[in-house]
Amino acid sequence: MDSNQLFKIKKGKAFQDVVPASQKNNIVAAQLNGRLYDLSETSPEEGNIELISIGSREGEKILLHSAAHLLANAIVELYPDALPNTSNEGEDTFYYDFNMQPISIEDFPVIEKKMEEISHKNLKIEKKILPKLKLLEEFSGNKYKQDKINENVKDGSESSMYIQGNYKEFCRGPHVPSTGFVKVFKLLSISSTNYGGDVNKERMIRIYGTAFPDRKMLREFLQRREEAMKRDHRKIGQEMDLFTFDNERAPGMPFYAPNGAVIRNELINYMKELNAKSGWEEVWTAHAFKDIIWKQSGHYYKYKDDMFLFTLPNGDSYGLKPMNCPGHIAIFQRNIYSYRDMPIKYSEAGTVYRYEKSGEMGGLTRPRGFTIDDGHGFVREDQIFDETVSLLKIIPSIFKTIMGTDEITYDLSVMDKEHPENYLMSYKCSSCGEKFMLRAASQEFKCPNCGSTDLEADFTMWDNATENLRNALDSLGLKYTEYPGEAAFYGPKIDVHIKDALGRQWQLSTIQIDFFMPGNFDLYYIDSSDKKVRPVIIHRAIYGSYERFIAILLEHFNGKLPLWLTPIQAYVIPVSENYNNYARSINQKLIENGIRSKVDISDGTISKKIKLIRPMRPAYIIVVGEKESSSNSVSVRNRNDKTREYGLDEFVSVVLNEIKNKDIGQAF
RNA sequence: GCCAUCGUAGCUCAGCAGGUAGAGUGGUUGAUUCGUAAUCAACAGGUCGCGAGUUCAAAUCUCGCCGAUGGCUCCA
Repeated sequence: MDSNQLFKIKKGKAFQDVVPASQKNNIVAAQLNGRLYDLSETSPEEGNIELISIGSREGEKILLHSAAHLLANAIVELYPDALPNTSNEGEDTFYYDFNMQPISIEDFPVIEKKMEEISHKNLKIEKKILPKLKLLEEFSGNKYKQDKINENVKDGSESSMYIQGNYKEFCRGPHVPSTGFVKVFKLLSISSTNYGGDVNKERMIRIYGTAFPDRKMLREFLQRREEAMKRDHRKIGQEMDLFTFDNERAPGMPFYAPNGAVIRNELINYMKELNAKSGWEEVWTAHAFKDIIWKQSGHYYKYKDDMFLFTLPNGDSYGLKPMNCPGHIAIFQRNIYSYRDMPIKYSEAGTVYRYEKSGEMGGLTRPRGFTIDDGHGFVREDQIFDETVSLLKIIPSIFKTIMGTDEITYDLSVMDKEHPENYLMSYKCSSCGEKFMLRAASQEFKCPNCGSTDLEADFTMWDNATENLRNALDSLGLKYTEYPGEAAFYGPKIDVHIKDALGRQWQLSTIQIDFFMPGNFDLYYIDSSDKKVRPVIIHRAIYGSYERFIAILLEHFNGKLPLWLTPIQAYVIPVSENYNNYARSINQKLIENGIRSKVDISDGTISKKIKLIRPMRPAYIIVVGEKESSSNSVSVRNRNDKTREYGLDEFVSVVLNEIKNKDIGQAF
C-alpha cells in the first residue's frame, strides 16, 4: 500500500495546486487536520496537508466510494426509473442500493460497459454547496435522497452535492477528481435489502462491486475471493466426509459423520482438560424442560417464537433448551452454599436448539441445533475480577494452540449511562427504603413494596462489574475497545475476536456478567453474617459453538487440520496385493498406538488411490511395497506431497509427538 | 419472515423451442499385481425435491409447498 505524502498549504489555495504534476494521476484527495477534502476545494487555513494517493487506505476508500457513484450514474442512465438510495464501502467492496426493476447478474456486462463509458469520458466530479431547500429541490424526484437530506442537514443550513456530467449525488465526499480515476472495477453480486434495513419498508436492489487502482490488484482480489469460496466449510466438509444435513427430515440440524465426530470429540476433550485445569466442573443437563423453566428464566417471553415448543397429549408443555444456563442453575439450586464455597463453576458441551428462521440458517455457522462450550460461574461480586482474569489468560493460549494465531482483539461492551432505563438496575425506594432490581424500559417503574415511584438508581453493581472487567483486561496488558451501549441489558461483557488465515475476523469467545438470571431464580449464598446474598453469574463460552468453530477451523486450515484434530491421521496403501499383509500390519501397529489410521487394500493403482483420498486430507499417506516390507519401514507422503522414509517405530513416535504437542504444521 | 437464484444417480454436472432421462466420477463384478494426483471392461444406480394444474404427452410450462445458497432482518 502506498504511503501518503506531506505538503504545506496556504489558506485559500486549492489543494490540487499542491499536487506535483508527476502525481496528478495518483493523488485523489487531501487531508488537513484530520479532515478529508476534494482536490478541487480550497484550503480553509494554512497548514500541513497529506496528499492521499489512490493506493493508500483512505485513497482506496475514496475510490470505492467514487466507483459506487459511477455505478449509480450508469444505472440511472440505463434504467431511467431507478431511484438511487445510498452506498457504502467495505474492506474491498462497495454496494449501492436502488429502488428499481429487478435485474440479474446477466445485466452486469451492459452496466459495466456503461460505467466504462462514463469513466472514459473522464467527467469532472464537482462539489457544489447548496442550502437545504435548494438540495431538496435538486432531488425532488428521489424521496430517498430527500430523506437523507432531511436527516443530515439542519433546517437553514447547507450541505454539498456532487455533479459528474448529468448525474448528481447528495454526498459529503470526498471523491476522486474525475470519473477517469475509476477505471479498474467489477460488479460482483446482487442482493436485496429493505429501505433503511426495515423489513416493513420497500425492497431495494443492492448491487455489490469492487474497484482497484490497477488490474493486478483486482485480479488478486478475485483470486482471494475464489480461494475463500473453495475453502467453504460446506465444500470441505463434504470432501472430508465430516457431516451431513438431512434437509427433508431435520432441517438445520447438523449430523456428524464419523470423521466429523472425531474433530468434535477432540475439541470437546481439549475443553474438558482446560475446564479441569481452571476449576470449571463438567456437568450434564437434559435437552427438554417443562416450559415453566423458560418462563422463569424469561426466555419464553422474549424468544418463544424462536424456540422448539411442544405439548404432550396429557397437556404438559415442554421446550427444547435454547440456552444452558437454566439447566446449570437447576444444578446449582440443589444445594445451599456458603460464601466460602463460591465460586461454583459449571461447564458443559451443551446442545441447544433455536428455531432460526428459514432464511437465517447457513451450514454449520447458523444451524438450529448446536453445541456450546458453555460455562456458568456463580460468583460473588468480588470474584468477578479473578474469574475474568483467569478466562482472559486461557483464551489466547487456546487459540494460539489450536489455530496458531496471535491475532486476537477484545471488545468491552458497557452500558450507556445516558439510558439506564434500558438496563436491569438496582433501585432504592426513597419512601420505604426497599432495594430491588428493575428494567425501567420494560417494567412498571415503581417500588414493589410500597408502590412509590420515587426511586433512586444505584449504579454500584454495574460500575463494579464493568470496572472489574476493565481491570482484568488492563492487568493482563490487553488492548481493547470499549463500546458504550453495547452491553446486554443484564450486564457488561467482553467479546473476543480471532482473525483467520483469510484475514476474516470471527467473534468466538464471550464473557458476560449477568445480574438477571440470579434474580429470576432467586439464587443466593450465605455470607459471613448469615445473610442471603445474590451471586452474579458469569456466562462464558470460549469456542462459541462447536459447529461454528469447526467451520472456522476448516476454512482457516483449508481442511488441513493439525494432526491431533485430523480425522484420518494415516492412510496406508500397499503397492500391490502382495503387500496387503504388510500394509495391514502397519495399519494395525498405528492403531494400537492410538493413531487414527486406515488401510486401503482395494483393487487399484497407487496413483488412483492417492488421487481419491487427497480430498479427505489425510495427514500422512503411507505407501508400502517390497522395499518397506523388507526393512520394516514406511514411505510417508505429507500434505505438501513430499515423501520421506521412516523406520516404523520412528514414524510412530514422530506422529505421537506431533499429536501430543498439538503441532500446527507437519513433522516434515 | 422478505428478495433473488437454485433443487436431475453417493458426488460433479448435462438435458429444458414439452415426446416419460444422460455423461464423468464413485459402487459392484471380472481382468490387471501395479512405487506416490485417474489400468481396462461389463453391470447395477434416478417416480428428475414434494403436490396440484395446463396438455394426447411435463425433468422441461404454471401455481402451491418443502429445502438449499447469496443478501436483508434476526442471532438470548
